[in-house]
Order: sequence, then C-alpha cells, then structure tokens
Amino acid sequence: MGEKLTPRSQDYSKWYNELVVKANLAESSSVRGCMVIKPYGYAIWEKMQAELDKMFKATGHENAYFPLFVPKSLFEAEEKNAEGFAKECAIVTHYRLKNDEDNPGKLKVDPEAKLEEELVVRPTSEAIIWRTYKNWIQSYRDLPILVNQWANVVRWEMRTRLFLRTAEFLWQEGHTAHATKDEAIMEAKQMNDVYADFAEKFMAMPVIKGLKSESERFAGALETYCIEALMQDGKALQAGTSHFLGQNFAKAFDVKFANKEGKLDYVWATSWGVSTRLMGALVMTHSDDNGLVLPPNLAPIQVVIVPIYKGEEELNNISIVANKIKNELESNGTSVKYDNRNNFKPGYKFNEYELKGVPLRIAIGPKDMENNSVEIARRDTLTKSKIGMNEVVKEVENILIDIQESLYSRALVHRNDNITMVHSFKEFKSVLENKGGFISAHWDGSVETENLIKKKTKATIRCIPNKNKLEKGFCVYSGRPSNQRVLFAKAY
RNA sequence: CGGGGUGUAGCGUAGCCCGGUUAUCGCGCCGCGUUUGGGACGCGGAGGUCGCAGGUUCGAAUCCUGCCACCCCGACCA
Repeated sequence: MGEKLTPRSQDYSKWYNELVVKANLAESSSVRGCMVIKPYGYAIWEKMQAELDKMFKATGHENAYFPLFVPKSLFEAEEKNAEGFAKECAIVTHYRLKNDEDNPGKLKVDPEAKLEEELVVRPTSEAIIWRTYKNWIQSYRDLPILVNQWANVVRWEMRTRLFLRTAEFLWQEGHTAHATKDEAIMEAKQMNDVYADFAEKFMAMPVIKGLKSESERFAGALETYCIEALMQDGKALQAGTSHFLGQNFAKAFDVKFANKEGKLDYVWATSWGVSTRLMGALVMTHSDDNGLVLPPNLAPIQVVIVPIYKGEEELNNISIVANKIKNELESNGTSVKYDNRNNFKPGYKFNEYELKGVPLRIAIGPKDMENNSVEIARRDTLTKSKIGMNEVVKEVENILIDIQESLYSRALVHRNDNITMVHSFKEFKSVLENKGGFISAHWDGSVETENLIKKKTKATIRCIPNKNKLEKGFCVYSGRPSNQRVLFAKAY
C-alpha cells in the first residue's frame, strides 16, 4: 500500500478508490462514471451472487439470459417504462467503422452502416423479456414463468457516483409471469423478503421493508416494494426493489394466455433487482477509520494467518502449524489465507488485512510455538487474544459467527437510534439538519405534499414500512389528516 | 446543462500569483545487504510529451486564448 491511509469512516469515495475498486476512465472519454472492479472487490460480488442465487433457486427461480440490445420499437412499447428511462439511454446507431481518409491511422463511423432501427442498450430488460415471453406463453399451463438473469445494464445518468450510481452496473433482474394478480403480488412481496433476508443474514445490514410512494415507484409498476438501509453518515440507501407490474407489460407486448375456462386474459408480471450498489452499501454500513470491515459471510478471505519469524528454519516450523490450521479450517468451509510472503514485515501485513476488512487474523510466532498458542485479532473490535493451538479451529468458527452477529446488532442499534419521530415541520427540518437518519412523520398521502417537502428539505419518502401501525394524525407539512407515519430521509 | 474547483512519474504532491540552470518531495518500483511480535533500514538505480492545441517571449509547468478530462454543488436517478 502507498502512504498510510487513515480516511474517516464516512469518506466512502476513498475506500472505493483505494481499496476495493477504482474508477478507471478511458482517455478520451465519454465513458464516464464506469467502474473497474478489482479482483478483491469482484470476489465479494461473486459471494453475493452465489448466496442470492441459492435463495432464488430455493424459491423456484431459474437463470436465463436475454440480449443486451433492445430495438427502439420494443423499448417504447410500454409507455411509462419508456418515458421513465428515455432520458438516460445509450443508443447504438451504427455497426461499422472505416478508415478516415482525412486522418491517417484513425477510424470514423461509416455513415453507410447506419442501422435501420436504433438499438437501446438495456437500462433494464422488461421490454426485451416480455417480447420473448409473448412466444413462451399460451396457456395457464405455461405459467408461472420464474426467471432471473445476471447481467450488466447501462443508465446514462447525468451524475454518477462510484458503486451507488455508475453508468454501467452489474445486477440481477428477476422477471416473472403469473396467471393471477394475487400470485404476482405474492411473488413481488416474497422477493422483497428474500432481499431483506440476504441483507440481514449475509451483509449484516438491517433494512426496513416497505412500499414506495407513488412518485418513487418504478416506471411502469403498479406497486414497488423496497428495502431501505441507513448508512453511517445518516443518509438512506435503497438497497433493493421488487415491483408488481400488473398487466402493463402484458398489454404492451400482447401477452395473453388461455385460462382453465378457455378464456383469454393478460398475464400478470413482476420484476425485481439488486445491483453492485449493494457493495457500496456494505462498505458504507460497516467500515471504520482503519479500512473496510467485511461480515464473515461475504468476506472473500475470512481468516488470514500471519507468521512471525526470524530465519528460514523458524518459518518452516511455523508453516507446519499454520498449514495444519489452514487445512482444518478449510475442511470446515472457512476460507483461509496463509500469508508467508517474506518481503513484508508482520506489521505491514496486519495493516494490509485490516484495510481489506478480513474478519479474523491469526498470528503465530516463536513465543506461540513455545506456549502452544496463537494470537487472534478481530477486525470488528480490533481486539487481540491468545488461545491454545488445539482450540483454534473451534474457537475461530465461533468468533466468525460472533462477528457476523455483532456487526448486525451494531448496525441495528445505529439504525434504530436514527429513526426519529417528529410532530412538526420545524422539528422535521431540525432533525434532518442536525441528526439525519430516518424521520418518521405523518403525511397526508398526496404527491404534492411529498414534492413540496422534497423541494424544501431534499428529503424524500423512503418507504411506507410494512410494519406500520395505523394511527390518526395530521400531516407534518400540510396539516391535513393522515392515518399513518412514513419514513423520510435524505437518500443517496 | 448551470455554478465552483482541479489537471505535474503508478499514487499523493511542491513549484504557478511575481517566466530564467538538469521540474520538488514522499510513497511505490528495480538491485544488493541487513531486518521481521503493529505500516523496517542503509546504499545504489529506473521512471516525466508538466491534460491537449495554439499564442506572447531570447526563454513557458508558470502569462494569454481555445479545447478536453476529472472532482464538488444543483436538476436527474437504483
């Protein structure tokens, strides 16, 4: 590593740049806001993929793959969806380059190679998938279709932000087709629950499940379910969404099926997705001033073993013990790295793995060899302890579980401490400015009020929590009657 | 697209206002040796179209003009 890095725990861009990924921009480029995911960062994504994939399979879904390019005529078929994404599309207009006579060695777009119809680089795949489903569905016997795809999408945002809003990002998008409205709604809710489980069990990140307000709803959806998380700096982050699409896409692409009675009906749809944004969420939830803090369930390296030695003979003796521990842990499914590089001192390695967020470090030196012990250091608490060599394997597994749990409860405490109930707009503004976090406030349910609050405070309705209890009250802004509180926050 | 800022080695930077030897320093990199329980040290070495193009000047990293890129703030958004 370069100079000593001691960024503040909230200086997220520094973490992204230096530690996990690096935005790498082409020389000349219009390719702005794209990211290169370094191997260590990608390993985290692979773990996320693997775990999510298991959960999708367990709920009956299968993976498939659809084209990157969406003919414009398909793209525009579902009006609201098209309108919502139109302002941020990359479009392919030509299919060939040729030598530029005026500029030797340079190429130019061949004007003769203009496409008859422009291709939109998918910002999301509803259009192309529903065009495909049209051919797959004729009868109720063909339903449901429960398909997921792992893919990249492109959204040409005016302003990008590493991990949270890159021009191109990796994600999964589930697209399901159902015979009934209820089944589709159940599916959308179920997948939102799956996301919440994943966030809490693997990312150790508490989330609030809820419903989006009309203005925050996905373009083309009738209802958007979401999970909302709170970052360490008090800003909210939408971590995943699941949409009930009604029959909008079926109507746009004319996807009908014959039901048991032999009557034709439009198919009911859902879509749901999470993206590499989750990696940003992971960093912003747990990291501290010493670097990344990764929950064991997603850490590419769960345990690192660092030998401390003088001379080759000492290293060899330690290596025998270290490799034995490594093998035993690995046979139990723990990922272990034994770092016996000779060109770095132990102190350097300690810092390097702290920076990378490795949950647990084992150090073995001559004193340990003498005492038949090892030193164990936890990344989450930065505490060290000695334990006997024979207990290492059992103890390590226990500590990993404990780290996973305490990261979650630490984040939960922070999240709960930062949900503030307010009773007036004055209080609303004051909390937003001085404390941040979620603000629980009565809202009259109108888009106008929501927009006015957004304009005045930059806070938006993050969600209407599922667990909300209904209670009479008065809108914090308009004073009109309200029957429940909703969560406002400044969001990423 | 509006407002502000920045661009010098792989990374981080000094120098720019007030033009003048071979462009500064730290990290990293290469070689040799000594080191190794919290970011080692010594000696030697490599690495630069000073964002790009033009202009002013005997002379430009420095001044002027244009362009490009990036960062931050807004509008947009997962």
